[in-house]
Amino acid sequence: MDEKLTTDQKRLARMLKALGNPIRFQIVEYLATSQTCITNDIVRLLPLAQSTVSQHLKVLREAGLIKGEIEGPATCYCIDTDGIQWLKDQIGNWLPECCAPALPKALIQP
Amino acid sequence: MDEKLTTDQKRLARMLKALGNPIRFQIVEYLATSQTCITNDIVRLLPLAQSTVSQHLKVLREAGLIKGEIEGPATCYCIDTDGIQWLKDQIGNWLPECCAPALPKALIQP
DNA sequence: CAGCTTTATCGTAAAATTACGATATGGACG
DNA sequence: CGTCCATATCGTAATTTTACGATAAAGCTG
Repeated sequence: MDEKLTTDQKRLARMLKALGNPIRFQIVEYLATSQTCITNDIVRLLPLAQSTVSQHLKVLREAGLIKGEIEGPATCYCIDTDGIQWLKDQIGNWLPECCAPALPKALIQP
Repeated sequence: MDEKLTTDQKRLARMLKALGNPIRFQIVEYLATSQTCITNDIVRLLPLAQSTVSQHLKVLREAGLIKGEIEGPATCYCIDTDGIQWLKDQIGNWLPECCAPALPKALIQP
């Protein structure tokens, strides 16, 4: 217990913290559905100032949940597939002592 | 986007937020390994005041991640298996648009 | 080049979280 | 009953997070 968290655990906690904010959670969900990587649209859709949204995007970026790419005058954000996948794997194998991993639906009802 | 989060999404975000704090993350991991539900031990192992630990336990309890049961003069905390399982299921099926759920190890190498 | 659009960053105010000590409650035990 | 032990809660200080406006950078377009 007194031993520090591992690098992976710290990364995981960072991701969870980033997603724990409802606004950021919404942003990630939105980016996941709108395949096209929108950026200023997010600002328009949220009741927040542009600078605030930009900060949230930064948090998500630094947590490895989304990726930003400068595209002309704008910036194009999209889901960081690898990061999300890593998170899902981590949670899937988390606490095996107490909870077995759930079967993917596809395997339950092929 | 402007539509509010669903009840489930709010519950999920609440859990993620609770786990996003490294101290609370540690507590959950500790409770998962120490099958016996300890309570004051956590206080002794963490470099925090008893009242602070009690507060963290409250947050975890209200997020549905752990359960507390009064046992004589002490309180016995343990993992809320249902809650953790729910969380894992949610994350496992999260954002199916962008990431397929990972196969449990048991199915990859039976 | 000048003006427009889109973003990021900075400084700062407001709000929330985190931590502590003090205090109250309630069970065990002499 | 009085004392100890374990916990929860309250009030409050310190820290962090969240939000905003202002400003700067960088790329289009006329």
